[in-house]
Amino acid sequence: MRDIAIPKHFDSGSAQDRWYNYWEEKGYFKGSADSASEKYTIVIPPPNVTGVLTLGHVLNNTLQDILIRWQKMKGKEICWVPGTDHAGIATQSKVETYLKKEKNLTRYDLGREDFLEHVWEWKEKYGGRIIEQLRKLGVACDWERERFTLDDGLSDAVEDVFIKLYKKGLIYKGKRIINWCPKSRTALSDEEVIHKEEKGNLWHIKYPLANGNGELVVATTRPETMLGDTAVAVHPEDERYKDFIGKTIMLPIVKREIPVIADKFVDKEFGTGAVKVTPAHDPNDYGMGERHHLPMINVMNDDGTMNQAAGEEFNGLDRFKCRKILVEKLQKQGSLVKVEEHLHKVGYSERGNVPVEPRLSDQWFVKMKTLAEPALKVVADKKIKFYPERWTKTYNHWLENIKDWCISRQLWWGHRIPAYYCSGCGEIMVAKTQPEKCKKCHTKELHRDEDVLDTWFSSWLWPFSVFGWPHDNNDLKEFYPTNSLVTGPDIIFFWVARMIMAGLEFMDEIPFSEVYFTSIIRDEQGRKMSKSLNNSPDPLDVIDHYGADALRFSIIYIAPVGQDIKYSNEKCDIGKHFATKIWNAARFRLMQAPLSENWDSLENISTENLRDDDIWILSKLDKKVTELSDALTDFEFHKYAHDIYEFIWSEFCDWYIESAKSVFFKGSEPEKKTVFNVFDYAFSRILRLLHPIMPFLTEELYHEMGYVTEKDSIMLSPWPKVFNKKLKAQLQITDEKEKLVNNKFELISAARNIKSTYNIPNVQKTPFCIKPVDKKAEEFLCSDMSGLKTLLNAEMLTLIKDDSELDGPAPSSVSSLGSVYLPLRGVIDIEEEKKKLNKQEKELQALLKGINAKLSNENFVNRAPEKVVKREKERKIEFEEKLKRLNNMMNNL
RNA sequence: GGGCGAUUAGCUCAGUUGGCUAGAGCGUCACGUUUACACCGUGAAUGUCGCAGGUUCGAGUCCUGCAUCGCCCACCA
Repeated sequence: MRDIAIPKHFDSGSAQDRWYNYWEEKGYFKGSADSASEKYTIVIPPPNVTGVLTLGHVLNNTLQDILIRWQKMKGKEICWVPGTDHAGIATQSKVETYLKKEKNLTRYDLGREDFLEHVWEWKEKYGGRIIEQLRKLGVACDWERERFTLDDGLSDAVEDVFIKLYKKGLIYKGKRIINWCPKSRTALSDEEVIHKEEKGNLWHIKYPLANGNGELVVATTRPETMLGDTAVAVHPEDERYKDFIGKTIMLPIVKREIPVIADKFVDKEFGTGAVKVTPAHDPNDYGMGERHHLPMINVMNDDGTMNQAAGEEFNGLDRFKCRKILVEKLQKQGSLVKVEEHLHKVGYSERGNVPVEPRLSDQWFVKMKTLAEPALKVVADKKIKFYPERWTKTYNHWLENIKDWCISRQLWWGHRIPAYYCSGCGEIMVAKTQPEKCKKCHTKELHRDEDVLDTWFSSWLWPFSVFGWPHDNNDLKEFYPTNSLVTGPDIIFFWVARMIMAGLEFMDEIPFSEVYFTSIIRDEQGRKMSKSLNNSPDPLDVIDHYGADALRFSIIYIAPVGQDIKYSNEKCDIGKHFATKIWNAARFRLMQAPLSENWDSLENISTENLRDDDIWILSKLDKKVTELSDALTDFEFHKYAHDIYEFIWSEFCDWYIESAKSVFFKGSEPEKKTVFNVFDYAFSRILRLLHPIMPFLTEELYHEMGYVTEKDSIMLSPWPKVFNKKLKAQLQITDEKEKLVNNKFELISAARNIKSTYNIPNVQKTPFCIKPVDKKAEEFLCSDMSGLKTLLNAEMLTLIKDDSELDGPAPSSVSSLGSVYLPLRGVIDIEEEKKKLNKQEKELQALLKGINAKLSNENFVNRAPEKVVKREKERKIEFEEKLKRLNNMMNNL
């Protein structure tokens, strides 16, 4: 054995920084448009610039990195564009909170310019954090291409798109009911509203007729909005209220006369069947307001307090405080009929976490219908494929029922809307730069729209804006459309669908052809990771403790297919132990001898020294190359991780290395040379197959082993290919050979089982006898007695033809290739032996019973595929034969 | 109210177009520091595949219904 100084464990900490810097310095992450190779492009889902790395990012970016590294090894010119998102509301509120806390200032105290300066400062200070953290994970992003959604180039794209859509009539400004967040004081899109089920009340309020002859009772969940009521609606066919239609109501408290209208929207069954109508504060009421030309009275300020229109008494009160006082007042004056408990859904602002207020307001919108149609078509036509496919249903449903997109936000942090208003005549002008004068009345007094655009209005352009669009260039030509998008299903509407629409509208081409939707990471109890629960581990701590490779591997290994992941740090042991296992396999190999000269080829291998076990591992490897490539092609990352784990641990380490030991320790030089060659070849391929998921470990070992050539990184080595027919024939790889070796291993397990039954330590060498089942088995076993002896840890191994050659009864077991005996005098425990053989007999009998039932069933024999029937017949013969041997053994006891 | 998903060994999950003797990791039990690895090895135990029907020669896999859990969407005040 060679005396070499390799530690027993992989030092992930030192390897990570070392290799990451190495790759970056060498420029291996860079994607060049000039390359002649086929391009493979991914754009990162840009994390919020203020964010910190979470396990969600770890999963998402590991998946992208697997794809990128795999494609690079397959010879593609890769380009993975990283970047961050300015995240309008999130960032602005973060900085506002900070300013309030540290300096007791609001954004209004500072004014727009000063405030934005503070946000930029904040961004410079903390914005790079998540990017730095991503590097620790080992991701192969082309950092020179890093983009930020508020960069000049991207802002340029945003303005361009706004102007284009405006000119096309797809962007318009209008007064609509929108979702208003009273905390952030901005409009929101429908998607930014989260509906939560809550226990509320249904207040029944008496509304008297103005003429004093009767009253209607209305039911409402938001009594404070009655201050803005401009009608009461009933169903036109509601017999109870027929006579009320057309009359007027005297609105309580407010003392305003409002009409009773008939509208089919009203559900006769719900509440009292009479609905108060507040067009300025409810989307449905707004609809009725339009249909019946009702006045629309906005009774609230932008911060959720009541305004003057609500009446002097309520002016300035918070909406919920107002509700309370108003209800008390109604009760006092006898207008409150009853209060019912009522379970209903309340819309909350995603960021502000307060109930949103439907509010009539002047906003900018994008007409979505025409954009949606082509987006539906490309997915229906499978030009874009979703994985898992079921998400197409969600996607279709949203696009088929799409509503106009409210894109203006009353914030300061974001892309300012490129619209200018004439102070004289109010004319709207949409342009990149401020026009000289009003195009209508020619006054020179113009002012720019104060609002900014929804953050997603820049993100939806991401796949082409990052490459310099709207300016024509080579990057855009070469890298767009991109290939795969990896993202969470929670942003199908926000981002994925909109990117598809934008790609088709502005580039006339799909933005990507495959979308992989990741799982959501939860804690062990299945709860969402959240700050308040403090159940969200910091990935950097995990990397410190287990290593980036271990984290990457484990998270993919435990991720169920299309389901949520239940994560706990301890699960990273899987990856860490796996890394150690591989590390020691390499260490063991280097302890034997230096690397084979011709490790990279099998063409010149001496076939006469090639053992069946060598052929076996090459055959397994060959199949694994196909399996793993297929798994990655189909985005079956979980399968990829499990398959390679199984292959390396069970097949390569447990069987092949153990088998190779007989040659390593006792073989002749030519024999050793051949086995080293096979080992080195196979191990180099193993490292390559593993590289996408464990980049640091594989790079380290690639160098340790000496696999590097002029190509000085595993990143540059090719993804393994399957053997061609000629090589397969030369290496004598056949399914039959593979099966024979499998059966040999089965026999070895049976032998070990005997030892274990008698509590003989595995380390203790014992004699074994094998009675081969036939001539062929005998020849096969004879071909490598030394290897067999090693695997059995046998002190002596004899092939026998008949039980009489044994010195009395011996513990035994049957296997496909033959019967195994442990001929140790005095060891046998007849009762124990009977028990064991009995159990085996019962199992076989049960199996045979099933098989016989099938084979004696005419329907089965006639209707089942020939292949299946044939197999059953073979199994029948095999089991009957085994059973016979077993019975013999029992008789001989 | 619609839609989607889940239900398989103590736990976390695999099980392709129906052909299985239902698997893996962790955990459990027994034996063991063998000359890669105790972050290891060898062996073992453990399942009415949520429930009820149906189709089929054959169902964990397909169909119908039900139950429980989870998610998404929807204007019932």
